[in-house]
Formats: sequence, structure tokens, C-alpha cells
Amino acid sequence: MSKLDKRDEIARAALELIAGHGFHGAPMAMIADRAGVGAGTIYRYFENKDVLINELYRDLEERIYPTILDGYVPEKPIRERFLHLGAALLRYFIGNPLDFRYLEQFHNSPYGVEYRRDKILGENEGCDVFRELFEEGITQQVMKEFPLVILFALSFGPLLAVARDHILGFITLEEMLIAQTVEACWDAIHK
Amino acid sequence: MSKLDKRDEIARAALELIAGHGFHGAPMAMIADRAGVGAGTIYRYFENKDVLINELYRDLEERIYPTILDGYVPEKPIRERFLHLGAALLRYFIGNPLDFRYLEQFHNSPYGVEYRRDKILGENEGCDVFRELFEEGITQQVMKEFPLVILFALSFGPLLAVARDHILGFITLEEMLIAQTVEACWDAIHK
Amino acid sequence: MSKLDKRDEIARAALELIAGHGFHGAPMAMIADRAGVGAGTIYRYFENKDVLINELYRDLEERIYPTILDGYVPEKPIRERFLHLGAALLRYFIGNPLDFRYLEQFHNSPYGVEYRRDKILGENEGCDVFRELFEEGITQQVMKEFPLVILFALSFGPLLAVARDHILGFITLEEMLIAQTVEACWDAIHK
Amino acid sequence: MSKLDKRDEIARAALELIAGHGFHGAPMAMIADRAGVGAGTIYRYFENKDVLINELYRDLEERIYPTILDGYVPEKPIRERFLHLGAALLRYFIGNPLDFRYLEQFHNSPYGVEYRRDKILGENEGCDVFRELFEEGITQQVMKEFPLVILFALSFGPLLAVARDHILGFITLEEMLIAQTVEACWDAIHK
DNA sequence: GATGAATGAGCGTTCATTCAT
DNA sequence: CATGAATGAACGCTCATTCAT
Repeated sequence: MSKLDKRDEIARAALELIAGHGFHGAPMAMIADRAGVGAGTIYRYFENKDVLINELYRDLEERIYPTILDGYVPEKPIRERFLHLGAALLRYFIGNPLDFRYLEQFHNSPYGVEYRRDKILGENEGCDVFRELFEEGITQQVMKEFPLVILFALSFGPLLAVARDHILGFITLEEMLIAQTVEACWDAIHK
Repeated sequence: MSKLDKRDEIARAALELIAGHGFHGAPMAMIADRAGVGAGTIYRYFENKDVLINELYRDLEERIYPTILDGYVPEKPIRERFLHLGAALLRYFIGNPLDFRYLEQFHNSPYGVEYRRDKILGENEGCDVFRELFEEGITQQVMKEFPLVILFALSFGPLLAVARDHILGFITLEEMLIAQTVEACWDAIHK
Repeated sequence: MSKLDKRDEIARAALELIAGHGFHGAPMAMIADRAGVGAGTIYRYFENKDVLINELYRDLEERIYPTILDGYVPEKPIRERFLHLGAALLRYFIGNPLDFRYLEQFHNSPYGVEYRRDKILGENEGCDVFRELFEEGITQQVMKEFPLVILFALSFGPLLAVARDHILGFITLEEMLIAQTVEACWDAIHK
Repeated sequence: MSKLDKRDEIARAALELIAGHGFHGAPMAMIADRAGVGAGTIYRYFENKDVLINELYRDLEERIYPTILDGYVPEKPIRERFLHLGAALLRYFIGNPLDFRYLEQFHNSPYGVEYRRDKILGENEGCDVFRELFEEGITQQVMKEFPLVILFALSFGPLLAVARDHILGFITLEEMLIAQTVEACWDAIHK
């Protein structure tokens, strides 16, 4: 197993366990076991559990962005772009439930709160596509003049909620329903 | 201190600590300390920590419902009723940040997932007002014909998100913004 | 077993093990075992291992002082007082080898260095008998005009060394030899 | 880097780290790092950490002896020879604080105890100069008729103590004070 | 011969739960 | 009943040592 493989093996094991059982339901020893490495080995790749958790999240973001930006055409109208991003995100979550569960665990934890604080108070990075889209939407007067934070809430709030419901098996999202849901989100934010 | 007082004291202490520091940031001994009782005493009122956590949530629901139903007039049009409930809920969260934080901790944890599973798959209780409102909305053709689960997501998703942002200090919600946000939610679900 | 008994039992076990095997040769679990208590119990009496180690030293000082001051007559000549203290100290070490070994472990460790730094740089406490004796000796011109630190070295250096040699079995100190050794120390410091 | 250079590099690194942080503050990996070699390489030159620690001490002794014997004239009177050795030793410690700190760490540890036991009970080596000096001193009736062990204690006890105090910054030894301190030691042992 | 990634036993410490008082 | 001291399994993490490369 190469060095990179091992790091990924540990990351995968950690993601699975944390997604499934939360941060404290995933002891380092259990992660090591599932990754097929010794307990001490994890610490060659991640300084400690906190760092592991944060790096896992960065990895995840780096997987999501290319995916949802695939086929994204900045020249298209704002509405179409929003529908594209929303649907792509939802599809990603549905197709990668572990990633989604992990993302939720992360957001709803001190890690996520601090992360968001840095994002919102500092200069944004990462969510730039959405931020730009919202800012453009306001400028062009096609979106309600809400603070960005609220536009984010109106868009992501429902998307995350339905993704969770799908993954937990409370509903089954197929393409039609995905599109309709994202359109409903659009209804919430457009003027 | 009467038996009931003691139970409430424990519940209050637990809620505060869990809201502030999460489930694992609130050891039983610390809860007992803050409640002014012995560590063993908690177990006279709650079988174990899991039970305590679940009962805390039930308590919380029982506090929320009367509040948001105050001034709720079933005879009014659906839109008005929705706006009332949404704004009332948001106000409750803003006014009771500990309750809100606890609710979030609970929802985003195995406890919450199991709870929802029971709710959705079994015979619903608790969220009846919203459920009835949504069912009526669909029947009257004023709401989009979505599965209930999606209507919930479109309504609560954004509300919880903005409540969190307010409590974390990322935004300041005053009456105007509350009303506008709930109206935006209505835009998402109404036909 | 009363509360005090248990604290003492832990302290005794810790002292024995540390005296015999050094700080890292005495894991908390082993201390607990020898004290006949659970591993967690130690932490009810001592905040952590560092605190335990420091408290053990304080305990030890409190046992030594009364012993060597027993029969100490401040009105007697300086020489006699020095001989009394030196011999009493040596006798204490010989009679309490665990205390002595612990004291050595402590002094030769970051704990001891910091402790001495506080002692020497701050206002002295504890070693006051010796300090006063030395200061008086200099004032009365019966002792060499050395810095206090050097007088301490000339007195305690040999005493600790012979105590160690006795305890390790390299020599057997009886009363005669004790008296002669302390007199030799006096020869080193007196004018 | 030649084989010998590498061994010395490792020894130097180990000495520095152990002198500064004690035996357990100097992990093998850190020693390897500082020596600029791989972690496994250490084990080509030293069977294990215990062996490394013991060999380090032997190295140290071999550095000290030539130094203090430099200018030592066996024909001179015993007193002068003692003063020479004592002052030379003190100067060595002051000039080589890492060596001194290591020596102290070693002496005050199971390693040192076992080492001394071998020395004293077996046929002496190493400290021969002092041993011979003391034996000669007794024979010539210029020294008190103490067991050797006690003469060692009366000489080295204070010297090690003042060296430590100097290195820890509790006192500053210059030539005058060094000479006076060694003379005081002489006072302790001579008849 | 040299490497350093991998190991896993062992560390100090926490905390849900029990039970003698 | 109420208590809180006692428990010990479990945690995150370290590090001396090994061994495939």
C-alpha cells in the first residue's frame, strides 16, 4: 500500500465511522482497525483527531466543488445557474451519502461553527460560486434584497433537509422531485 | 425542594450545559453540580443519560407548542396561519437560544434521527399543526403538491438556519426581517 | 476505609513506587493497584499526576521538619545546633529510606528545580532553620563568609550523598559515623 | 559521514536532548532527527535506548578524566593535588553544562545506581585518581580516617551541588569562589 | 548499511453508572 | 430518598522498536 493509499484508507475509514456514528462514536482505535492500520499509524498522517476531522472536511469540499461546477455556465441566466447548482448539490449528496452525513456532523459541531465564523467574518473562499451568484442576483434585481446569510439559509436549508430525509429513507428523491425542490428554493429567493 | 422542582432543576442544568457544550461536554457530574443535587440523584429521575436527553427534548417540545399556538386562529387563511407559525417559531428560537441550541444538538445526533424515524414512519404526533396545515394547503390547492417531508424541509430548513445564524451572531434578526424571511418560505411552498 | 485513610493509602503507594522506580516507573494504574483502589479514584484526591507528585513532597517536608526540630534548642551555640540538625536529618533519612529516595527523585527533576527556584528567588520558607542558622553563623563570624547557596551545598551535599550510600547499602552508618560525618561538614563551613 | 562520525553525531544529539529534557523527554525519533539520521539507524550503533544511555555515560567519563588530570602532578602534596582535582572538576562542569546535566540525570536514575553498585562492590575503575588520593591521604594521616565512601561524599557532594546551582543560575561561580569552595571541601576531609 | 513508516502496548485521564451510607 | 465516593472501561495519544525497501 503506498503512502497516499494509506492516508486515503484512514480518511475513508474515519469518514465512514464519523458519518455513521458521529465524532465520539468513532474512536481512533476503531478508525485504525477499519483502515487496517495500527492505532499509532493515524498520527503519521494526521497530527491529532481534530486535525483529522478538519482535513476530512477540506477533502470533502474539494470533492464537491468540481462536481457541482461541472456543466456550470456563468453566462447563463441567474435562475438557470441557481437551478443547476442546487440540483447538482442535491445529486451529489444523494450519490455520496457518507459525504453528506459527515458534512452534517461537521457543520453541527464546534468545528463547523468555527469554520463558518472564519468564512463569514473573514474573506470568503470556497462558497464563492454561490456568493457571487447571490450578489449578482441582487444587483440584477432578480433576487430579494436579503442579507447573504439569509439567501444562503433559504437555499441550503431546504436542500440539506431533503438530502437528509432522502438518505435516512424518509423520502425517495428522483430527478423530477429534485428539480421541483430546487425550483421551490428559487421561488423563495427570487423577486 | 419538592420532587418536581428537583427534576426540573436537573433538566434545566442539563439543557444549559448540553446547549452550550454538546452532549459530551456535559458530564452527569457537572449536570448534578449545576442542579445542586448529588450525582446519583439524577438517576432517581432519569434512568440514564440517554433517557435524560430524550426527556429533555420532549419537555422542550411541550414548551414550544403552546407558545407558537398562542394567537393561532385555525379559521384564518392558510397563508396567514403559516406566517404566524413561522414567525412565532423563529421568535421562540431567538428568545430561547438554549432551547434552540439543544434542539439542534438533538436533531443532529443519533437521538434525533431515531426520533424522527419514529415520528414519520409511525403515527405522527407533535408536529400536527404543521402537518394539518400542509395537508389542508394541498387539498385547497394553495400549496405545491409536494410530499409532506419536502414541505417541512422547505419551511423548517430555512427557519432553523436563520435562527442558528442569529444565535451565533452572524446576523441580527428584527421583526421586519423575521416577517420577510417567513414570507420567503411561504413563496417556496405556495402554488 | 475513611476518606483520609484512602488519601494516605494512595500517597503511600505512590511514594513507595516512585521512590523505587522513579516517576515514570510508577504509572497511575500501578499506584492505584498498590493502594487497593480503582484507577479513577486517585483523581478524587489529586487533580493529576503532577499535583500528586508535588503534594507528596509537601507531605514529606511536613514530616521531616518536626522530626529534626525535636530537641533543637535555639539558645545553644551555633556549632551544636548545626550538629544537631545535621545528625537529625541523617537519622531521618536512614530511618525513612523511602522518604529519602523520593526526595532525591523530586529534587533531581523539573519538579524539584522549579521548586528550588521558587524557594531561592522568592522569600524563603521551610528551610528557615538552616537559613537562619547560616545567617547567624556569618554574622557571628563563626562561619565562612560564603553565599548561602554554597553553605547549603557544603552541608547538604555530603549529607545527602552519605544517606544515599547508606540506603543503597554501600556503607552502614551508625551513630558514631553519623556524628563524625556531620562534624566533617561543620569543618567545611566553620571559620 | 563516516561510521564513527555518525555514532558521535547520535551520541551528541542524545546527550543534548537528555541533558535538557531528561530521559523521557528525549524520544529516539527526536534524537535521530537532531543527529540527522534515520530512526532505525540509531540501532545499528546502540543496541537499544538503555545501552545508548550507558555508553553516553562512559563517553562522558572518558572526556572528563583527561581534562581534570591535565596539570595533575602526583608528586605534589596531597592537599594541592586535591585542590587541583576539585577545581578542575568544577571548572569542567561549569564549562560543559550539558555534560554535567547528563551526569546528574544518569546518577539519579536506576542506571546510575546500578553503575555505582558495580563500581563500589566490584573492582574499582575510573575514579582511581581520587581513590588513590584518599587512600594515600589516610595513610599519610593528613585525612580523616573515614571509609572511602564518606570521603567521596564529603568531596563530591558539595562540588556537584554548587555546580548544579551555578548551571541553574542560582549563583555565579568565578575562580575565587571555586577555589574557596574546594578549600572548604578540603577542610571537611583533612585531619 | 541506512531508512523511516508502521506498530501496539502502555500512558494519563475522563465519566456514566453503582451502591454503601 | 439522597448522596457522592468509587469504579474501571474507554479514550486520545506517545514512542521504543522492527523490518520491508
